Amino acid sequence: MIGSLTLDQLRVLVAIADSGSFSAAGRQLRRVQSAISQTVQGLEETQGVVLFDRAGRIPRLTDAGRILVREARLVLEQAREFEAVAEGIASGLEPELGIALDGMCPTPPVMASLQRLRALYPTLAVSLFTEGLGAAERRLRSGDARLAITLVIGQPPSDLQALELIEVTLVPVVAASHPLAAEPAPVPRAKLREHVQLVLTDPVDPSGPSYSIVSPTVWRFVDLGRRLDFLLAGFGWCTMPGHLVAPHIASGALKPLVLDEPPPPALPVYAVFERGRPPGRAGRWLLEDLAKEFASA
Amino acid sequence: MIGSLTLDQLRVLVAIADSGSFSAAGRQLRRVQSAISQTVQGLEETQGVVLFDRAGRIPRLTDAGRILVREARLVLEQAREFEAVAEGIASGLEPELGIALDGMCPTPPVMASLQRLRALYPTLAVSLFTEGLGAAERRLRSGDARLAITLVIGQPPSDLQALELIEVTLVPVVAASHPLAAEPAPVPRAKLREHVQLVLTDPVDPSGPSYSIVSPTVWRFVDLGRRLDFLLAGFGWCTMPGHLVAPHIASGALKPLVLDEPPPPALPVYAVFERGRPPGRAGRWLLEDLAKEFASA
DNA sequence: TCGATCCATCACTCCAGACGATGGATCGTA
DNA sequence: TACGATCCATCGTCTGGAGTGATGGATCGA
Repeated sequence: MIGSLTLDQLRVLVAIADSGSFSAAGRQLRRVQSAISQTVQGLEETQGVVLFDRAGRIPRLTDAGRILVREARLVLEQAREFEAVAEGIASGLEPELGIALDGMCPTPPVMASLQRLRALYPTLAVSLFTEGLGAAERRLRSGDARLAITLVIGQPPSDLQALELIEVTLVPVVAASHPLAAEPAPVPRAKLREHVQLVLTDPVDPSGPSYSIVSPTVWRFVDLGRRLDFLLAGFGWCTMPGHLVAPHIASGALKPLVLDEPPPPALPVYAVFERGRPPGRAGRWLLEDLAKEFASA
Repeated sequence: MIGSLTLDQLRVLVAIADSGSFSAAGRQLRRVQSAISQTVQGLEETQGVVLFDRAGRIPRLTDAGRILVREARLVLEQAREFEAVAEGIASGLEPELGIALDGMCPTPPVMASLQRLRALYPTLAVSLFTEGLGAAERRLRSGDARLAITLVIGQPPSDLQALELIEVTLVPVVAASHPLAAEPAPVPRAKLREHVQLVLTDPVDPSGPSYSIVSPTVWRFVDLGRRLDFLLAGFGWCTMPGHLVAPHIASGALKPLVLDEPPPPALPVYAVFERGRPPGRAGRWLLEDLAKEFASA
């Protein structure tokens, strides 16, 4: 009764529905008609449902049969999905591709590439991790992700292979309502130090390195988006990736600060993977496509 | 290779994943361990994928195995759905319930009842037909619907069983921008006749009966919503179910017309089914619940 | 009326799959 | 270190379920 259902029974059922008769289904499935007949009887018996009306020469689906053919198609579709995933893996595709994406990276080109990845490998299971500072590299080392797309400060560690995708310029900004916004053009470093600086910090290792801290009073944030909220509310100043604040600068909500010193160097965005655990076929394809996508962006 | 997949293989696979070992899965499925072993080997062979890492004493799922267990659960869930639907039908539930809903009926109570129907009979396939004048009865007679909820003008035909749910009051209305809206309070019938009346008509039988036509110039509509658009735009006047125009009257977009004659009689909304083809268990439940719902509304 | 085609039934065959025994490997424990 | 308890793989055996092929009844079209 329960659990006695067979995929073969369902294949026979939809074959009959598609071909129009038991005999035709037999020909389609390369079985004799009596085998089809028996399978249907077995299905009807175990499920306790009459599927066909045998009054005429050709059996017609009953109402119940029509509904259950619909259900059967769903089951078979899901089964085909299973086989498709298995075939993908058998053909050398990685079973799943974990990607760690740093919040500071520009997302539109990544999304464009991922969309193409999805079209090319529809059965691939993708996990996307987008978290705060330091998380991308951690996901890589923990094995959650096979590929990371992240800002790298300084030299990438030697056990990681890094492919530069693009450079992100960092812009010091404040809210238009903040006192610094009213300061005349080249703002000296001493002026900056009078105000709170909003810095990002690694949630797991808060004592870890923090970069380009200027002000003596800092507020630390784990989440880029939350920091942006506080920035917009005028709590302090900070440096932000240009592409993230451009719309707010355009709308007048934020003001870029012109300093009396050379601007901070642009930071490279890398696609990174562990040397000992390179990505599989889909991951390698994504790497190439990301490089192309960012080059043309 | 293709199509050789078996539900039993999937059941074994998830049993191992759930119970933690081949032997435990064997106990769970009441089979000897070697049978489990063989089934797994068969699955791995036909799909060309290594599911378990046999290095240690108890096999660990590989990455591919973990993904495919996930897929297998989906297939089994769909298969259970098939069996649930079959069991519902076997226990006397109708395979599907077609409901024809007239556009003039108040929908909130119907939706409330349908929501409870869905909770009570989650596997029941429901088809909802909502169309224009005359369509509900036609769907009933064609067999598409087993149950109709519709306004009935005059006596219901004797081959249909009708259960009154509620009465709908009809209100003559015009757009506030329409000349009739400026007319002093009791509008005489003669005044009405000077303006276009927007009437509903049966799309299949346009020469069929039309009711309470007053004006010599009428515009005919098949669709209630479209007629409302033209009404709001000030193309003419018509009578509408009170519950449909109440918000527009409240907002001032429409104005009710006070006539110098008795208001048109309220029209009963019936739940209707064919005497020779009464609804099944779910349909009867819905009938009762609709009666209760409308009584309390 | 006849042939073609459809389905149900039945006897027969056959093989996939379950069983049970065996052996090697691993882990925990004494 | 040795022993018992599990775990899995492998193999020979056997059985039940599923496919085959023949037969017969029913229906449809020519």
